[in-house]
Amino acid sequence: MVRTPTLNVATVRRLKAFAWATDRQIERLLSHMRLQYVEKRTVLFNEGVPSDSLYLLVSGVAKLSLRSPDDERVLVSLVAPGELFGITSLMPGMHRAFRSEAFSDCWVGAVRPEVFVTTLLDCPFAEFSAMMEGTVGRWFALLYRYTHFQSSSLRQKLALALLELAQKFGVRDARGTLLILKLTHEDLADLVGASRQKVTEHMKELERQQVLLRDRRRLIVHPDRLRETAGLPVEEK
Amino acid sequence: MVRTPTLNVATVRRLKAFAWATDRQIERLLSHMRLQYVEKRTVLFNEGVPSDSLYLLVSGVAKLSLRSPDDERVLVSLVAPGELFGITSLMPGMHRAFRSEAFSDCWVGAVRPEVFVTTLLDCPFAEFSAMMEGTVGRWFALLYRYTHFQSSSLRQKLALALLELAQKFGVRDARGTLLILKLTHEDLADLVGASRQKVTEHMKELERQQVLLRDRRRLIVHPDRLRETAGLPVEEK
DNA sequence: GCTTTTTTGTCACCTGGGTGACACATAGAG
DNA sequence: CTCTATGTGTCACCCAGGTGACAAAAAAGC
Repeated sequence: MVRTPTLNVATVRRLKAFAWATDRQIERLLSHMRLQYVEKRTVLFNEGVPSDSLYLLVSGVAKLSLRSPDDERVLVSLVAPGELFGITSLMPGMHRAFRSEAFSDCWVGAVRPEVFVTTLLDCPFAEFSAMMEGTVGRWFALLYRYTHFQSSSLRQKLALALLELAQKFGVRDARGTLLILKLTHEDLADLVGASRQKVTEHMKELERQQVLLRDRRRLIVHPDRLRETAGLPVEEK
Repeated sequence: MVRTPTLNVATVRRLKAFAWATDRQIERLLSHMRLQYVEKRTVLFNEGVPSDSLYLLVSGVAKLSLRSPDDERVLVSLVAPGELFGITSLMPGMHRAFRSEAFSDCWVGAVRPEVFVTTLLDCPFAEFSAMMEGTVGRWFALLYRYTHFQSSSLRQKLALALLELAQKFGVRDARGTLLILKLTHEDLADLVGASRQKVTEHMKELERQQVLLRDRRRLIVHPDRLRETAGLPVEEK
């Protein structure tokens, strides 16, 4: 049988979690925390599902991963005891970016993000959450792109990078989404970490396949087709 | 001559920045913002320097990059008008992770992070900042690793991944830093996005070079040498 | 202990993407 | 409108790392 660990202020301090918080705050937080045992290989949450809990790893090792286009698992990170994870729950309406599962048997504490924020920081959750989105939200998109790069071919990386650019710099146009910046193939190469020559080759290829077209030195892309060549689920509103 | 843009609530709204904030808050924030013109190719800040300002891109395109081991520039991201950047300044004592320079001529607004937080969120900067570090700080380390992966060889990626593991799971030991988890070569391969076979080869090689050693199925690494093989500056406290 | 399963080590072979080189196109600058 | 600099397109060649296959070694069951 597995012994349930005691979760009190001393334990939390030993884990070095919430080092900045006062004993009172931690006590309050703990009173709202549901402690659960997660057996090795069990999935705690899957990528894509709504994120409504924040987790504290109490013991064991947790694993964050994502599924690549060709259906392989990319191990994004291993979570150590004392770390918080599932932090997409701190941003409004965000879905899980990664799957989380127990890498070894774990004890995990779960709290509602609202409780977490209002207990440790004396400010309304909605405001904090909006702030997070406005500041670190973009970084998340970056992390998303880079983790997906891991297992992708150059063509897929290009598609991924162009998609991100389309979101940031795109304006709707009769022929697709027009990117309002002048990018050379060299810029793109730097962005995806490839050589200029190969980028040229793949861009030609993508033009041929009508995934994008060029008007002078401006790109017009077709997000759905990009998403397809990137190997992403074609959904997303 | 370049015309200075007017920066008022209407402009900010058009940029879709701080959408969640009230007009009053934005006004207050703007009164503390220094607007500056940055000419194409000019460096706004370099990686490694202390970060004491938060920036809002008003017009133009900014670029975030880092220098790879072999001294090439990796383009990490392009920043669009309306985006905040330089957000390491929101975490206590953090240094810039990337270099920022103007990709085209830009107008940039700078604020002190304390002003930013206390104006838009009614809570002390120190607390907010500690909270950020405790929650998103880890994600930053991830982003750091992944952006550095971009231009690295498998050996360097392995070193980088092992360094991160050493920080999270390492305990000091007579022979070096002992990782308190059992990792198979396959786990490592998933982590760096490589094949198991090549990981085995490189791990052998790293053992031979005394960068790490194995005691049963536990790894003992030598962080300084890892840092060296990863091509990182050997400094860091 | 013995057996089964999981990891590790090492091949030989293949391929995506890097490199250098060079012609052609395009765009600013005057 | 010409000149020069900067991008683009396309080679031929090379190499790091992927793949499959299989034996040896460690762990895990029993």
